[in-house]
Amino acid sequence: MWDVSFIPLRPGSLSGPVTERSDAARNRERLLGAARELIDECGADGLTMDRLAERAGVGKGTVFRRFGSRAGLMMTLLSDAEAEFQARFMFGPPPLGPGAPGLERLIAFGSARIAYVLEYGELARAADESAYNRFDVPAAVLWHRHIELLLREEGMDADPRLMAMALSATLDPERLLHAVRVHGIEPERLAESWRELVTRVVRGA
Amino acid sequence: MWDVSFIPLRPGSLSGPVTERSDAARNRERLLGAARELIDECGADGLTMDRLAERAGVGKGTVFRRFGSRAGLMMTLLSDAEAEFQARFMFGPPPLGPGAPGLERLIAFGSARIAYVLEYGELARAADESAYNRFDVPAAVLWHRHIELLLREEGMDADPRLMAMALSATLDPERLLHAVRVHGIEPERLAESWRELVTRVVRGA
DNA sequence: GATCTAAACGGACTACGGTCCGGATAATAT
DNA sequence: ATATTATCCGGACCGTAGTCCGTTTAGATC
Repeated sequence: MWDVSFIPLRPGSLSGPVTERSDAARNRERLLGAARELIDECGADGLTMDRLAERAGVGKGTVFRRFGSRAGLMMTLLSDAEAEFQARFMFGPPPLGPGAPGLERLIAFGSARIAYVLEYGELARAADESAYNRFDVPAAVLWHRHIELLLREEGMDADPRLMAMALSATLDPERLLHAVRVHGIEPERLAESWRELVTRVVRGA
Repeated sequence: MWDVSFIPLRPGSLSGPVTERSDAARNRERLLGAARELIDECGADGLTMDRLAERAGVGKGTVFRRFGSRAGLMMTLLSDAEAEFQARFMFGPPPLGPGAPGLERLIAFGSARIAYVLEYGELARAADESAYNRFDVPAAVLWHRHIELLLREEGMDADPRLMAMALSATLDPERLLHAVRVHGIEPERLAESWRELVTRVVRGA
């Protein structure tokens, strides 16, 4: 269902039948194209499922069969950027990727995440609007685990899982966007504050 | 509009005309009663504005004129508990209220807030479902300022406002409820983790 | 008590996300 | 080519939050 995961799923890799009917594939491409157009024109919040269906020239049912929900559509639209981000912090060069000390990687992770949210913020927020299990989406679980891993690496003695949860909360797209857009806080100050936060949390260990 | 604030507003104290028409007052009471009934019967998520209007025997427009939105209704329903909570951490006995060191008050604040969320969780979540300005509601601003104040009192040298924002994020009702209800984490562990977190943040100053 | 007016009322209406199912069609077997 | 079938398609339909505006009424004035 969710096209955002550790490594992006191509149709047929895991879910469902190995082949996709040609009309289905054609409609998926049409829908993704139309969605990008609409977001360019009206912003992510201006994209409604009805307008998307109309623009793509398909029925509304088709939209939902393809993406499951509005949030699912947004996740699909994010999946490329998301996969790239994941690759950077898991396999890329230090300090974000492996090779640097845990604390430095944590600091870099926060900065990168803040930049990511500021770039894809509207989409990320729309993708999070799912009622429940917003925190159990594969990508969110992966960030959480990553933070937890780095905390353990730094010898965190308090419950690393809950500490990672607390730190994750700080990077919530909705909060970050709100701080920047409503309160006019500069992104660099957010990154700086994150640095202070994780440094204290780790040092206190 | 919002009935949740520092000290609860009684009709006529600030907003609008000093007196409320008798039919308006009668309908407000009817609506609040019906809302509590419905929540008892169906849970907060089972309360819809249509059913509420029907149960209270008023038109739907009346519901929205009175409370502005579903979230506004939920806030009104929470306002008593909220006012009591506010009174406790601002004027009550230590360690939650004034008289204890900042760090102890911070720790107590987290515990109290966690208990509060677990008790009124559904309502709190429903009250937060407002699209925007969820973080600028008077009650949220007050918690934020309170945390910021305590951080300053402890000599926080990094930006106290942003640190308070980060700590607030940790206490978000949706996250706390999710941790408890979905992942089965015991509330005591949440409080313990909060204690670790704020201790490190303050000590690192 | 009659009059007046600002406030409140009610419910039809819109926009939206999401569901459902009878009909169409692409792939496959014959 | 034809038949079969699993999959897909479309758009009518539903429940919900929120808006609008013509009508009613409480309460003040005379």
